[in-house]
Amino acid sequence: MNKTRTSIVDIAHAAGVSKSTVSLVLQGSPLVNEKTREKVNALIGDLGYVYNRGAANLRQSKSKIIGIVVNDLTNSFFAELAVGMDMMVQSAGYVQFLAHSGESVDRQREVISSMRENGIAGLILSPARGTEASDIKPLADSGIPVVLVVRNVPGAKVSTLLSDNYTGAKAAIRHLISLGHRRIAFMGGFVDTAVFGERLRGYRDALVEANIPFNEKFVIHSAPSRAGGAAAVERMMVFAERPTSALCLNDAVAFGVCDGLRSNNIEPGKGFGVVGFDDVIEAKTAVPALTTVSVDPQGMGQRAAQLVLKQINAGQTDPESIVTSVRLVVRQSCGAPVKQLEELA
Amino acid sequence: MNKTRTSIVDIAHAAGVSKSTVSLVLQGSPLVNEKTREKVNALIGDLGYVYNRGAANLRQSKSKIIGIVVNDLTNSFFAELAVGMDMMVQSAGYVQFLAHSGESVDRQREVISSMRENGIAGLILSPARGTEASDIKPLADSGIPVVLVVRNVPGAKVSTLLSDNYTGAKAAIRHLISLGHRRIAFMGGFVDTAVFGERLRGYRDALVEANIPFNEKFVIHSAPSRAGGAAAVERMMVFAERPTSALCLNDAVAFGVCDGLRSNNIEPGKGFGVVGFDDVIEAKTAVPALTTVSVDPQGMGQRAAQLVLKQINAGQTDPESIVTSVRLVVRQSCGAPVKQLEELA
DNA sequence: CTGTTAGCGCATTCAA
DNA sequence: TTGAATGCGCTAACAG
Repeated sequence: MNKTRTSIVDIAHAAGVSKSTVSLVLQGSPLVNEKTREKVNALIGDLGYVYNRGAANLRQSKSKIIGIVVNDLTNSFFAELAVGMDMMVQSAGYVQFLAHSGESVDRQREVISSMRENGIAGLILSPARGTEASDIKPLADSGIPVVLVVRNVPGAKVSTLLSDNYTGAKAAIRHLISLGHRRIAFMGGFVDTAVFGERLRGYRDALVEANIPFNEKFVIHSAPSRAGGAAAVERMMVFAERPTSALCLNDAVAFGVCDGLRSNNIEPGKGFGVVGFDDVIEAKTAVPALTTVSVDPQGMGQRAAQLVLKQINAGQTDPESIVTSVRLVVRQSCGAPVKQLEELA
Repeated sequence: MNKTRTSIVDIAHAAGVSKSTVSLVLQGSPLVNEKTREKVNALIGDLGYVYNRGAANLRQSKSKIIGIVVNDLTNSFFAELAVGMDMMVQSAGYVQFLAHSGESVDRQREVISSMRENGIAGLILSPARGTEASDIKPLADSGIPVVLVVRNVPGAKVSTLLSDNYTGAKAAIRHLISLGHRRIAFMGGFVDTAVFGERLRGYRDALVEANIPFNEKFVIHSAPSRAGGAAAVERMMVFAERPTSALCLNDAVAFGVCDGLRSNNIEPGKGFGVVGFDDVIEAKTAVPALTTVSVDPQGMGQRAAQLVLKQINAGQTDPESIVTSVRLVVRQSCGAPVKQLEELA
């Protein structure tokens, strides 16, 4: 009901001490008399005093607020990411401004500037598509640590957390090999993207590592879409010696591959092993019966939060862009996992 | 790089005016000379000045920050809710502290108190299970508007946004009637919960409204679970005159009903109309082929945000608890909708 | 139209 | 061990 919150002077007055003494009590300083401390704490309790962190922030010109802007909270991947960040941020005694950019760079810009005005100590950004280095440069230049997650921003000289496509692809192939597969295809995508290159390299290296010769024919290019996946299967069907499983560029392709298999009367998972990267997460809800290679979003969120916190405490933003990769793991979604080769129909 | 942000005095000095003048420019006050304004704005631009909202907040002892705490951001329903709030909050020029309580009342308490210290102007809370009125009382008493969403907190005298089960059930039954159904069952649940009572009442009233006699036998009690739904179907199968469709207490039951139907060789949607309330949202991703009655989470979030904002502007928190119901709408999820009666097999 | 003065609530020297 | 004085960056009267 009180229009004006009670402040340290109020309780100082009530306790018959000066406000500096109260301030010391609040900070748990050891150099204050035990009896005074108790009296003050008692007053704090029943006067309903609440610490005004804003005033403290102003005085010390630093804050315990972290800005987090996510491009699509609706996407469960990013929601989990946010939850992971939340855990670290809270347990470090910080609070977070969290905003949703909805893939709009304009909105993102507004939100970031608003956060800046509000004095954030650091920013974690999962950039909207089309974000440019200039969008984050002013922040970084003013000494506020910025960490990018999930997506890269070319030219931005800030720490970035991306998934490790190479190792992920390797893990997927090892998984298939461990199940007995030896003729493994790589489906979807074209050579022009970085992601394709990294994943294909992982695919090839894992094969070589297992003494399975790399077969150019088994890399079946197609559009990185559901339709593309189905098309890739059709092209595979004419092979004399067909693969028994495939790693797909992403989950959209993987779903398409399942479509294509079914229309050839092959049951995915049972008749043919399918593993996809978990990129097009929107689709995940539609066809859950798939083995995927994916990053643990909560873990990634936690790492991102740790990174900013570290930089905040070090009082220094990274001088150069540092790309850190997050491990990808093979996960069985609910539904039919890839079977041992011998069990295939 | 600057350790100390440039402030209004800096740009006042550079422009050769006083800081109050700069302040007026910042607020877009009309009572400042056009030329002075331009000069100031120019300086603001190239000195890289950023407004310190924290200082302003301190001075005016009010803020443009809204606290939002959600019990489970991982659940896409709540994520959408948060996005809806985000939209309103941002477009009203506010920023939001958003935290995830993970259904922990302890964590929720910590988070709320932290937000309070940081000077939020209002709070939107989707309470963790077990939240008590005492958890929000201090906040409300200190004059900070609180709005509860999705779940009720008994005894809390604050505005609360809940879904309108009665009208939702009515809408569902009207929908089925409009498709030609006349023998409609109500499946799942027991009489001891409020939700069951409200939905059953809507079911009955909608039937009566359409001059369809209410048939006690068609209310088939069962556990409010997937297994319960399947069991309900089994009990229905022995009826001489079987229903042609059913409204289910929630989506878990609805999925169970689909299970039960299939094991009796009836195709849900085609052979029998199934409508479920969209409660157990976690399950939604698993079996999307269902017609559901549900609240639009983004819309609910927007309404919640509007409510707090209104109360903030009115400078007054609701003296009494006000429960507002959010309309439930019948939605066709992707997949087979309920068919016209004549089309049933 | 613009400058002066006086705090908002707190932390931080420096004395006492 | 505690108190007095000072200022963080800003707004709000009130003068000029």
